[in-house]
Amino acid sequence: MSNSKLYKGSLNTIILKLLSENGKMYGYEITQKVKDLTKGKLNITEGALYPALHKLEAEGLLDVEIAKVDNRLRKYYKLTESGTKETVSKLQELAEYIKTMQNLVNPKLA
Amino acid sequence: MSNSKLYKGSLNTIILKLLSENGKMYGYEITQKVKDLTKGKLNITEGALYPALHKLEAEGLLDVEIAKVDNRLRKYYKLTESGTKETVSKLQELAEYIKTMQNLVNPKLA
DNA sequence: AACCATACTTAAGTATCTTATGCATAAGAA
DNA sequence: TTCTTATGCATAAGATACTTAAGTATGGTT
Repeated sequence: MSNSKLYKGSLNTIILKLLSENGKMYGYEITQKVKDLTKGKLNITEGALYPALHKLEAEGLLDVEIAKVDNRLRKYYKLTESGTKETVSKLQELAEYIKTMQNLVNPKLA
Repeated sequence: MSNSKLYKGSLNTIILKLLSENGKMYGYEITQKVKDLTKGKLNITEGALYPALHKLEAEGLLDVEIAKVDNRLRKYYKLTESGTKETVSKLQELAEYIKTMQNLVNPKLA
C-alpha cells in the first residue's frame, strides 16, 4: 500500500467511502481510482484489496454483481444498507483518529 | 489501543513524539500521558508498548537509563541522534497520511 | 486481608498487510 | 508474430503489529 505503516487499518474505510461516492465499483477500478486520487502516493495491492472485498461481502456490508465486459470478468461491488451505516461509522472513526493524533502530536493547536 | 484499527501503525510515531517533547520518559509514564492527552480515548496497552520500546532501542533510536524510585524499577527512554531524525520523518509521514486520507475521503476540500 | 496503582516482561493468538504466484483476455510494440 | 503491458480476479506464505492474558514485584488504600 505504501512505505508508511500508518495506512494499516484504513483500507476498509477507503473502500467503503469510494463505494458510497461512486455507487458501484469493481476491484481493479478501485486500485486505479485510489492511485489517481492520491497522485500515485497510495497504491492498493491486489493481495490486500481482494481479500478485503471478500471479507466485507462476507460481513454483509457489500453486495456483488458479476458482469462481463469485453469478454473480461468484472465483479461490481456496492454497499448494502448495513454497509452504508458502517461507512458513516468508519468515517467518523477516521475523523476522530485524525483529531486525536493531531492533538497528541501538535497539542498547542488542539 | 482503541476499538479503531486506524491506530495500528501509529504507536511508534506517538512514542517518538512524546519523547521529543519530554526529553525522557518511562513506559508507564507514557501510557498515562497518552491517556491524559487523549482524555481516555486512547489507551496504550503494555503488551504493545514494551515490545515497541525494546524494538526502538534495538534499532538504535532510543537510549535506556535505569533508575530506582521508591524501591521500584523505572526504565527511562530518550531519543538518540538517529531517533531524533526518525521522529521528524515519522511526523512528516503522519502529516502526509492525514492529507492523503482527507483528500480521499473529502476530495472537495483538498 | 483484599484490592488497586505502579512498573516491567513476555508468550500465544489474531488481523492486516506484503510478496509472490497463478490464471485469463486484449491491445500495442518489437 | 512474439513479447510486453494493461486489464481483471484469486490465493497462499510470510512479515508485522497489535490484543489478550499471564506472570513478577513493590507500595498504598480500604
